[in-house]
Amino acid sequence: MSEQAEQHQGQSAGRDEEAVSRFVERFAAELTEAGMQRMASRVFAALLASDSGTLTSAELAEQLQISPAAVSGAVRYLVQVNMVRREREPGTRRDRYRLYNELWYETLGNREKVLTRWEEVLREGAKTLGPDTPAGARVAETVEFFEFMQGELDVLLERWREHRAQRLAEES
Amino acid sequence: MSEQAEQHQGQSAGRDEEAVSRFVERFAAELTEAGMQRMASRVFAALLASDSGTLTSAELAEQLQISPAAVSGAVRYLVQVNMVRREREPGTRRDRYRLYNELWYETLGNREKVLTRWEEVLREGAKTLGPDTPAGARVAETVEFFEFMQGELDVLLERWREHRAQRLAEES
DNA sequence: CGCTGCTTTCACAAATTTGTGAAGTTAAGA
DNA sequence: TCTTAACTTCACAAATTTGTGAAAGCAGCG
Repeated sequence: MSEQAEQHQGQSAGRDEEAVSRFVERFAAELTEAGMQRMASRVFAALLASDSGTLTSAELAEQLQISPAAVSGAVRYLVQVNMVRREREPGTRRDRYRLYNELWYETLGNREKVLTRWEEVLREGAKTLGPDTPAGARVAETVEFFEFMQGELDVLLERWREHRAQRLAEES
Repeated sequence: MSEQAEQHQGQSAGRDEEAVSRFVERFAAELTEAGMQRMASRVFAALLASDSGTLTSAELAEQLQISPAAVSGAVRYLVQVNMVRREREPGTRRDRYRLYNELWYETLGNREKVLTRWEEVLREGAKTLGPDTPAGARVAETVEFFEFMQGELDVLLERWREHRAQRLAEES
């Protein structure tokens, strides 16, 4: 791929696209192993490795060697789970897909919704098993653990932001 | 199923096995959605809902309506990821499978190994992208986030144990 | 208003994953 | 050592998931 084409995609000139691609695929594989759909993982990893944090459908299809249909499916999923958002490129009929949050990892905290659902199921289960049974007690304790975690995770994120702000201040 | 049979499985007499089964399946479905193999999820959920925290292969096969082969596969996985351990029942040729830790949710912290692998991949990626590029900076920051989290999660677990101990003390 | 090009949807084929039956292996007990 | 119960492995069939090409849908622009 020519440097001009790279510029076109908003990447640094002359970066080693082959090495970048290896990284994209390696990280995507990790995401996939963690339970994310394969194409969604690859699309997300590609966005993460792009300078602008944004790519068009065509660029994704070309870079990942997949059909527009596959891009569409992956993006639908990523938008739904709030990892990517869709932007219309003004003056064209082309969409751009962007990392939902530059601080994308904060999204991992959005697991909240998952945790909440788990809590509901477990709370109901504890009731079914009965608080006076070993199994019921075990499940009830699990619920408390999740409640505790839910609260603490927010605190933790706040601490991270401080930590990060401090680091940025030191740098300058 | 007769109460005698239930006793045989170490469950409370007279618990509503049908409702328990619904709970097992519901929670298993959550685990599956979160990326765990289906049979592994079901086996784990069944153990979680058992009073003794331990079941034999035959009991699992019967309760979940699956073949011994399926139990074997599920257990192999669960043992590997340290959620279940295998025990030989002395004086018989029957294995028992037990929740690895009564405080099973602590295992969620064992995600450490996963986080560490992610960190490696991302660190390498940051190098490839170059620290002076937006993409490289983004990935490098992700690495720092994981490093931070790794450390804080231990602290958090410790706080939970305190929290829990205190609650137990209040109860008595 | 209709053409044009980008995106999505749909039906299907390919690939992968899952669970089973049956054979194989291991170890307890006679 | 032999028998046999229990678990594991293996090869395969079934089910599910995945990605594609082709057609349909939409939105910009003339």
